[in-house]
Amino acid sequence: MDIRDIAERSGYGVGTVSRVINGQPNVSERARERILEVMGACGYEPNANARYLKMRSQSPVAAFVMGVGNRLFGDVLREIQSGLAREGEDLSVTYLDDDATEVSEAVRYQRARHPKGMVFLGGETSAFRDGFAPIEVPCVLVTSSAEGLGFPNLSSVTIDNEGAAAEAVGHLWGCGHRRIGVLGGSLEPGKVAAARVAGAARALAERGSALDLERDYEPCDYSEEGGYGAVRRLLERAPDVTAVFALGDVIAFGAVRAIRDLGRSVPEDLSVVGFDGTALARYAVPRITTIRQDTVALGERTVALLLRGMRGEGGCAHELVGYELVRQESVRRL
Amino acid sequence: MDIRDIAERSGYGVGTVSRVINGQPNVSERARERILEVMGACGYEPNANARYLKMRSQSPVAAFVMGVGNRLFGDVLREIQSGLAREGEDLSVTYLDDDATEVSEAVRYQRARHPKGMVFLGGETSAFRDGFAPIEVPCVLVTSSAEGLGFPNLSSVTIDNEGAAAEAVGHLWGCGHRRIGVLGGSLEPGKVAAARVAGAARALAERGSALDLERDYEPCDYSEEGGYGAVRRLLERAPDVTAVFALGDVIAFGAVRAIRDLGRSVPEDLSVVGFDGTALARYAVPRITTIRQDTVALGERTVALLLRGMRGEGGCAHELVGYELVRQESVRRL
DNA sequence: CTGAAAGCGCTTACAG
DNA sequence: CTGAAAGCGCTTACAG
Repeated sequence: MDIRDIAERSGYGVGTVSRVINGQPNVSERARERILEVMGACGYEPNANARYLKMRSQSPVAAFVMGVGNRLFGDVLREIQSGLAREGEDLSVTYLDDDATEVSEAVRYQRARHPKGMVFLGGETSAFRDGFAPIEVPCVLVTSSAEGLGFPNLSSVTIDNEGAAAEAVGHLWGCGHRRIGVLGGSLEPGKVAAARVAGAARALAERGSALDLERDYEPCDYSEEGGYGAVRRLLERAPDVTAVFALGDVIAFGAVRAIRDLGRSVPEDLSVVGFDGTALARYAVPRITTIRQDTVALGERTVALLLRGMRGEGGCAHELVGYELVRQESVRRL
Repeated sequence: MDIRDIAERSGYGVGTVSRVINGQPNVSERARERILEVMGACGYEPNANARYLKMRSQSPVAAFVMGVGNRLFGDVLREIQSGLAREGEDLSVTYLDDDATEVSEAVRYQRARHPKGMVFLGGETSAFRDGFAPIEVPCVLVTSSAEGLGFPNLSSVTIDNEGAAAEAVGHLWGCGHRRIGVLGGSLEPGKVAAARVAGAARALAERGSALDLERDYEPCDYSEEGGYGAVRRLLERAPDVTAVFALGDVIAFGAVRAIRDLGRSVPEDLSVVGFDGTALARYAVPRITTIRQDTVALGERTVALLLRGMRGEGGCAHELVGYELVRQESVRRL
């Protein structure tokens, strides 16, 4: 069942059938109806490989997701997928290991598949600076900023990570905490953690204190296990912290578990703030105070910027979407 | 940069270059080396759309995942993706809404893309019975069984859901619980929940008791929110239950939260058992006793069965992989 | 072992 | 408004 069968059965040529498939003008109403009818009756679906081969070789939008366990990315992905679906665009998702380099994967993918566009969930700014040049299709980096990198086909959508982190730490300060530990990510410049740690440091500095990175910061990856180990290392080194700010809900969740295992409790003995605002924080015992990222806006803006690029409507943009400190049960007022 | 460029620069024909790309025999060692060298120097990557168009129109293996928030599926997906990668196969993931029908999506996808194979994470047996017939590529249903459906190209890999549920409920019984509620899923035949509820009923029956579906079972979807609402409805109707068996960790997690909000505690006032053995259960406060599904085996066997189908090595199979009751902190001995 | 040629199923100028 | 033809970048018999 291919386009020639449809042409034959409808009594038109393949060119006309193709125009109908693609909703192009210059087809009589009569022809359109007849062809649609035949296509429906045959359950015909055009061969995507052949289409993509001809249409300057484009396959569907590709999304690259760093890590599989991140609930935030799952939430955003759902938005992106449904937004794209409304425009008739498919989305093909590829998960990357934490140690895979998103950009070189994308370069390889572009050469082999020529996607219409690409989306990166959780990429690292510095990797883009170094490796993005060969990429020509419209791209959007989500949850990190690509501002200042100067690639005309790379947009980004993120919250103000530094501001959000500053607000989280400011909240702890306002509750009387003076010695605050920070958990998670890595300080390599260009990683999103760097912006958040900078925000934490700024919040302390503005209040006449300072973040002692050597002592009060403990990196780890974005997983329960990461948070579990990190808070233990931190507390061993800095037993006087009264609060920890985890750079992800999943880290906070692991940290709460570890604190309990140390025979201490949250928030009575130690306060915890997370980041992301996922269901994990909302349903944990205790509910975790966190920075909620607006996942709906993150997804919507990503789709809008991507479509703009795919339609050649020019220019990239770097947008900020909202966040909100959600006060729950894991912070104690001292 | 296409295959003709490589042919020209290496001094061979496109046929020979193609044979090198595909690792076929009948190429001299000299030609192979030279062509590989040129390809490397040019950073050439064959156009996947053109390849797939020729090779009986096959695009990469497609995975359909029901819902985005399911950690179990994320864990299995990671295994499948890395197993496939070892064989040089890509994986393209599509998330489906809970209300989307996996099989009709797959039928449409097959017609448009002609994937080499398809994997379903969390599909529903009855949907396959009714709609799978048009599908011709090798497929594997994961976490549900397709045994007895009689499709020669549909394998399945799952744990013994009924047995696992029986063991979970048996454990509660052994701890002295007599009135046990069951939370989650839907009883429509062919859904995985039906097998688990059947296991729960069997466990009670074997002990001279019975599961009163009307009173002691409360369906909900696989989410924290689902579990949160379901346990409240259950407790209102059956305030004398001393334990609940949730058909997913995420449901158990939501239920624990709801129980706390009702001013009761786990496991002192109410015991909870989950299902899946995800990080959620492992790090929750309290840690949730659960049935751990062997996600590594689930992924490995899926890849093995899929490759067997893709290589035409005949036959489908329906395999069971292991599970294990993980006793943690959410069950109290009465 | 190698190359020239046909063809996978489409889209898109180009004529009409 | 419509059709015939070229061509997207590959693979695969078929000759040699």
